[in-house]
Amino acid sequence: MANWTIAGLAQKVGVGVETVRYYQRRGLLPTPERSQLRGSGQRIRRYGETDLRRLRFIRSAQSAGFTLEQIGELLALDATNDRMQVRALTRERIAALDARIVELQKARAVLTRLAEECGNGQAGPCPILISLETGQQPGLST
Amino acid sequence: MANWTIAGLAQKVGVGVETVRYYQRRGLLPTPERSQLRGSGQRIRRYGETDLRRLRFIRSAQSAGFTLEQIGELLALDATNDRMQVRALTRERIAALDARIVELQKARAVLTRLAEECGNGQAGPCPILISLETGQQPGLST
DNA sequence: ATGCCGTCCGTACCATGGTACGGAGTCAAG
DNA sequence: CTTGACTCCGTACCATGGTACGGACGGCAT
Repeated sequence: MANWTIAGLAQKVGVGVETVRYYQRRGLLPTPERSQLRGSGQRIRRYGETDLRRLRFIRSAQSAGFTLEQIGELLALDATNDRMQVRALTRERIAALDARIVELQKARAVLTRLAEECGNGQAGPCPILISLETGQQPGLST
Repeated sequence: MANWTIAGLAQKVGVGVETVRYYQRRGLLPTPERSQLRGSGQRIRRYGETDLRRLRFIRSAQSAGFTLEQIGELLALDATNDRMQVRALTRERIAALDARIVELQKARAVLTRLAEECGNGQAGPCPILISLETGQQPGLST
């Protein structure tokens, strides 16, 4: 239990070894001490439950649309008592998610219409340009 | 009507001039001929309604999560009678949108819970790591 | 003791979607 | 006929989130 190599850790979360190392470089994951069992020096890092949790957290927060930089802030805040700040960041992100969800739903409706119009009538090209002309702006975050 | 400079066109759609030029380079927008009125040579390009529609289409499709490369395909298909292909791409994208929407909704629920847990009890840090531990993978598209 | 696989590390490279910059030409107003 | 704003063009640079590469070393199996 709780004593993986970097590859084991990465595999548990479904990312690549290089990705874990990248997060370490970004300061999102600690680089554990090389366990130097004296007598027969072992020079490989070992990872435990807290590393796993942290890594999972990063992926989870990414799926919520936080950037790695914001995730770094959250992790810093986790050691802190600044509930205000945490709630502020969270509310901000929820608002952004709501906006993005609405946008994706609109986009979905547009595509559905296109698929229908493309299905009716068998002659000529689908009215792609016409169907998708909605004047939307692309999402700026997530 | 329908006789803008590049800046006018860009402004109509809310993008920068450089962005329009970037799309031209990518082959998503045509680079109109420099209108060379003979007698007094004018060497500036002019844009019309079809350029505007095309540009709006690009932004719209981006908001639906198509990459610029895929948008290029769609535009190529627009000149074509290949309704099958159009419907295939569209259905694919709708499925991806559905997946992404679900993912964002999950993320939203998680964040909402975090905000609540962070609101209750005034001592100590918010349980950020714990609250967001859901094992999600980040979205791979859109 | 010899491979071979995995770790560790720095550095380089990648895709995506732009943004910035510098120089030259053009156009309309003053 | 000069000034200032804008166009055109190529090339360079940027942020984000990785991925790849090569060399040195560790550890285990044969």
